Amino acid sequence: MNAPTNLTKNQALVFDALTRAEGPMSAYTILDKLRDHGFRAPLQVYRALEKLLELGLVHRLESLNSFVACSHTTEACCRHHGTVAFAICESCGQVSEFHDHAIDDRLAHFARSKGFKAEKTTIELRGLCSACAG
Amino acid sequence: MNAPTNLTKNQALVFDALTRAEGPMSAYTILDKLRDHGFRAPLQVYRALEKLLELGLVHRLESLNSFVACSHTTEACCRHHGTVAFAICESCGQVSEFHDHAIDDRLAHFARSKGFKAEKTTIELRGLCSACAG
DNA sequence: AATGTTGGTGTTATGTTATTACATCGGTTG
DNA sequence: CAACCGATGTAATAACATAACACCAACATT
Ligand SMILES: [Zn+2]
Ligand SMILES: [Zn+2]
Ligand SMILES: [Zn+2]
Ligand SMILES: [Zn+2]
Repeated sequence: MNAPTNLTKNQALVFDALTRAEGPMSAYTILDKLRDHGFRAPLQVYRALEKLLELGLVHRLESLNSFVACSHTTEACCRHHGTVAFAICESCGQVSEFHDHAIDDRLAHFARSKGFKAEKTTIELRGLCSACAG
Repeated sequence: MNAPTNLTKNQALVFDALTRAEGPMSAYTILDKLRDHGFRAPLQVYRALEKLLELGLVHRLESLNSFVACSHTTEACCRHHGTVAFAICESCGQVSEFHDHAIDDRLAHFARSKGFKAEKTTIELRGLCSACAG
């Protein structure tokens, strides 16, 4: 996902920090990285993250209480951003983002069968990446 | 999942509290419920939860920082407890636990294709249950 | 019996993550 | 101008989780 031009200064700073980082970062880690740029309080980070999450530029990893820049590109198989899954390496911290239509279908099927209206779906695999598993 | 007999007192108290509750509870909510039974500190709850999670009697909901008693029964379609998914109602707090072999297969397929060794999988749907969606 | 080991417990303190409350500032609109 | 809206700055606090240390009971080894 490309960085849009209509971000505010704080939003752009947080987005840049996440984009530069090789892995996920907690809000407080982001705060520390941005102290030199004038950040003083957690709320500055959380407010920027809230907007970036809305825009789909950033994802929250629930199982880590951390955030990653979206790795989607316009060349991806589809622009649909409804359900994204993450594979998180416990050893090196690397995160790979993917999506799978078959999983989407199964979850939609479950929701329909139960009358459940899903607003947000979290799918996270914790384990070892190929490099770390050996 | 039936309550085994080999739980310690604290583990049994936490398990009972979760079983009685109609929805998920945070560790601190559990602590408050068990003050009358002698609980004084968060660690008493977290240590019991750690064991109950190991035993598969309790699940952690990552997107809520909360815990629920497992709703599996021996009559369920399978005893396999590898991957469980949750549908969580934002309105009434009700949680329904389910599993889906097709999803398991797709995730296993992804993992194999990437050489990723998954240790734990989190699948959580946030939304509105049929009763609350109207 | 004495010893060592293991696993659970109790307590205090601390670390980490997230939000509430309130004041301010700048641009837009009527 | 005045009203409004979105973003910002700051301090304080709430909510979630773990570290460190001491104690004890159960059990195995000697
Ligand atoms: Zn993405
Ligand atoms: Zn790795
Ligand atoms: Zn279960
Ligand atoms: Zn509901």
